[in-house]
Amino acid sequence: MKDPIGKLRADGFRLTKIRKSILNFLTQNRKPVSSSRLRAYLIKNKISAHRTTVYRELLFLKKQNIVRELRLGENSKQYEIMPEDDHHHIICINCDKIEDTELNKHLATEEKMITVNTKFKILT
Amino acid sequence: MKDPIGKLRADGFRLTKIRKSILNFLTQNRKPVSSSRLRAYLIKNKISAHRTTVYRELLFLKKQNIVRELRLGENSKQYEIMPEDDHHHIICINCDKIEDTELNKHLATEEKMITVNTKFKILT
DNA sequence: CTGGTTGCAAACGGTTTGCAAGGCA
DNA sequence: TGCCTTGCAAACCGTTTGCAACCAG
Repeated sequence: MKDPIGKLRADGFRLTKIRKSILNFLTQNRKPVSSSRLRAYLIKNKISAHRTTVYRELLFLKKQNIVRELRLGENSKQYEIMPEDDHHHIICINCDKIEDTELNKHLATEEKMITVNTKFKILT
Repeated sequence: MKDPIGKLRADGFRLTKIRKSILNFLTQNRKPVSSSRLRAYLIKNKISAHRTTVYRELLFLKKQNIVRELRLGENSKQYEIMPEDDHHHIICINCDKIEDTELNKHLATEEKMITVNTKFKILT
């Protein structure tokens, strides 16, 4: 997502302290985060936000196509800024640790063959 | 998993009607299923089992390394017989439809490079 | 001023737990 | 008979919803 702030302003939505902090965090930290982790970050930065508000804000940003929602083996949903490039994560299905990864040409090719017109998770 | 029934018997666990039906279903239908879908199958086959019992049974089979638990974008956990081969699924992250897939050599090789000593999900 | 945004309380849905009753080996 | 297994009720936990108060533009 290139310019979330601009998009929201253009569409007549407000830029509250909470919203700006959330966008700030998500554009910085590019790994998927849960609602509660995100809230923990806000609180640590002296931004008080109710649980419900964080949930609702993430839902809102998802509706605006600014973030996307993932379910990666954890009990809770996770969110990340909508990636523009086709970047990938690898997730350990034991400890759920997430890492970015550079994929080499072979996998990229393979993936194109599998992916017809939608995106897939590939699960071992 | 080769012989779940034999393993359980050897370990001194009981083979109740519910347990046998669940194992039967899971070894037949190799795609991941949720607890509630599994229970629906049992009921359709005249096997009455409480919700709690199905949850507990799946937990039990997981502890015995007979099934594994997955979280594939749905709200509920899903379970499948522990696969022996390195078979794969592709999951549409829009509709959550699951399909098996034969992977060609390139991806298999690539995967080995990424997978050091544990298994990974690869997420687009 | 005013409609988008927030906090609070309560509801919700999937899952887990405690405990007494049931049933395989 | 003994211990694994089951059902029921209630707790749990992440998430959602209704509603009144709040505040950015």
